[in-house]
Amino acid sequence: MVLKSNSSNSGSTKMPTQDNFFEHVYQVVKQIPYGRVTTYGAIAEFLGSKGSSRMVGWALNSTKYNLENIPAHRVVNRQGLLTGKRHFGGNDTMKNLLESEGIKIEANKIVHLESYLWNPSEE
DNA sequence: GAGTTGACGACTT
DNA sequence: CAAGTCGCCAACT
Repeated sequence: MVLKSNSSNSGSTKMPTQDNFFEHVYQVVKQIPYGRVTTYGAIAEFLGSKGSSRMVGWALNSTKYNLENIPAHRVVNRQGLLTGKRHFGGNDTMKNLLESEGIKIEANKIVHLESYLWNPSEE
């Protein structure tokens, strides 16, 4: 799961103090300012796992299980494509949210992504 | 412990 | 220009 499977508790050895990776991603995403977006790659790089943007997407996936104020809709891929929209129910929820923030979307893609791009280090 | 999956990214065919 | 392939790294089965 994404949901914690019990059984596993290994008992020990490592208890995650708190899922670092995920928590880290959450915090970064939560800090994305209104009207701004960021990319998986940027976050991955910021986390130090540069190149493993997949992990970011993975972490984001848990986002919905965590239900928090995580604006996952502000995270898009390198092309500014709303790849994650399918995880929002397959509707245009994501697009709507972004547009309501003043971001222009065209063909499920952010227009002038560079203009909206936000750097985690700016946080 | 090994194999599959994944909201990506960049390169190659 | 579109589709396929490899690479990253961590979690899940």
